[in-house]
Amino acid sequence: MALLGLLDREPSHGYDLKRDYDAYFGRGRPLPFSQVYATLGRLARDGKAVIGEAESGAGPDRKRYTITEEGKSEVEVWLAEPILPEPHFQTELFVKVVLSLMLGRPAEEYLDVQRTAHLARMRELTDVKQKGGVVDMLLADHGLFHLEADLCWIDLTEARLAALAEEVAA
Amino acid sequence: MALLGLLDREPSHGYDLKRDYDAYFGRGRPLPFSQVYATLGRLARDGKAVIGEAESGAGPDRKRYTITEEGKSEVEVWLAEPILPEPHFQTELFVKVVLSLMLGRPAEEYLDVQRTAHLARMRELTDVKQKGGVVDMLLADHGLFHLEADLCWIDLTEARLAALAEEVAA
DNA sequence: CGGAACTATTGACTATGGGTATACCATCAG
DNA sequence: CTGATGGTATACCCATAGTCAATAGTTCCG
Repeated sequence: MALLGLLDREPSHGYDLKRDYDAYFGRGRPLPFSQVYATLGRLARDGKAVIGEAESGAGPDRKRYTITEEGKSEVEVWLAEPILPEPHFQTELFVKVVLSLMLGRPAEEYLDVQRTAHLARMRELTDVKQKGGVVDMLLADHGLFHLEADLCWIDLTEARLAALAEEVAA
Repeated sequence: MALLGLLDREPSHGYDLKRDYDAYFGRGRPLPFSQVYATLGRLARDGKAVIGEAESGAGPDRKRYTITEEGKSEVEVWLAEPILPEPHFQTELFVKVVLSLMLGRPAEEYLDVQRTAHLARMRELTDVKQKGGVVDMLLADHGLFHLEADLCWIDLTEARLAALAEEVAA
């Protein structure tokens, strides 16, 4: 959807889309080219975009991808809809705690280690916030809020370890 | 890793592992059998588990899977290590906001819709908390903390929309 | 002129997720 | 006896994620 959204700005080449994606959304996780073209191929297959003829200008051949009406309305709908808020009810943190208890490992130690790791990451994000623009700041804050949420949960879980141990022992 | 962890309790059949996984970690997302057996196959392939002979007792044949020493130490390491805290620096929320701005859609409205959806989900989770055991409570609280984190971020982002719009317009 | 580095796309391959269908046996309700 | 339900496992199938390498023209530097 992010690629389709970028394509909704104007017809573009795969190469440019990848650049823009990386610039705005990649943040240390650039898309591989192969994935970009694979995705564009799927979008075309599904009628969300059309692939233009190969244009041989200056440089190697390039193809211009254009969003279709169907694609546009899909973006429209996607932007109007909220994301599904936390429907999963699952978390690796929780799995580790429960397995620690089941296997007789010290779950409390694990939680302490995790707290330390979170605090370290929070310091990193705080640094990033200092020297970036608005984008970096917002992303860092998102991370910080969620790390703080995890810290709260870790404290709560530590307080309830005994009760939890009882429930998973059964 | 969750399956391998469950297998670390005692040698078991795929069927039982699936049941236990669903009971403890599935929470409305039961694993398909095909995935369980595929995963066990991979674990065996990678030397983390061994597949016993087919035992034909009462009922259809069943195979007992046993964790290996290598598997055990992998679980050990995994349990001792903290999870990577928020390394991604990416979020669908952010993508939607940025694309809204790029495409000239009302990003503020989107944020409002999202806030409403989050609040609704928070009420659901609060309900779940009331009537479940410790497990449900902890999972619900995890969700609640993170939803609250998102709400904070939504407010912050709304306050910075103008600055963000400027940065992504360039 | 030779070689980086950039623009631009494709192909082949692996892994994982998830669905459907099927087999086979047992038990219990009717 | 028949058929439904539950236990147990496998075989296919398809889609997406992700990796790596190949190809091929361009520009620019020394």
